[in-house]
Amino acid sequence: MPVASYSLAQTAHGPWWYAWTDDGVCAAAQGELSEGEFVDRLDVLGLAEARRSDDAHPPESVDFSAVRGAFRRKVLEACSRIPEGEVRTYGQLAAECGSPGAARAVGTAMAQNPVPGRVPCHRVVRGDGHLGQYSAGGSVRKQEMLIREGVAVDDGRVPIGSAE
DNA sequence: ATACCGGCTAGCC
DNA sequence: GGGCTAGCCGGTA
Repeated sequence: MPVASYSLAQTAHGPWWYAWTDDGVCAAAQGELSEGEFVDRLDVLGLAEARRSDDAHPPESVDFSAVRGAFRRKVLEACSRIPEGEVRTYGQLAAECGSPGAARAVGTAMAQNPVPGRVPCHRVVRGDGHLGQYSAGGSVRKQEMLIREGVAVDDGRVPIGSAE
């Protein structure tokens, strides 16, 4: 495991912690966390040698190598292609990855997302339009992020194709 | 192999 | 709409 750098970067959703290596961004967390808390997380990921970098920008690429399971990596990659201002359902993502019906498995893949924010798992919602869970800050934060991106969230719900 | 788990869904009140 | 239940699937112990 190479030495990682990390910084508190300004994003469209406010300050977020990012950690990266030459292989790409490998960890992220909301900026409300203290530096110590984020570094502790890096420790858990085996990035104990991470050092603070104040000027460097995190790379564009994302490192999914720590994600267990080919299906989960595939799902996260598909998720990263969801445009800002749009949403997909867990089921749609499952179908796109060749496993229609694996909506629940997609949910667990989202929960394994090493770089929330960068891989926009907040844009994945339930089939009935309810927002669903968000492990990187809860459904409340999920809603805030979607609204900030211009998604119409009404009464904790988002418009989905058929329904409305 | 086998049992259990989780950011889900579909069907039925 | 809400609440509940039983299926569902990939992954892990």
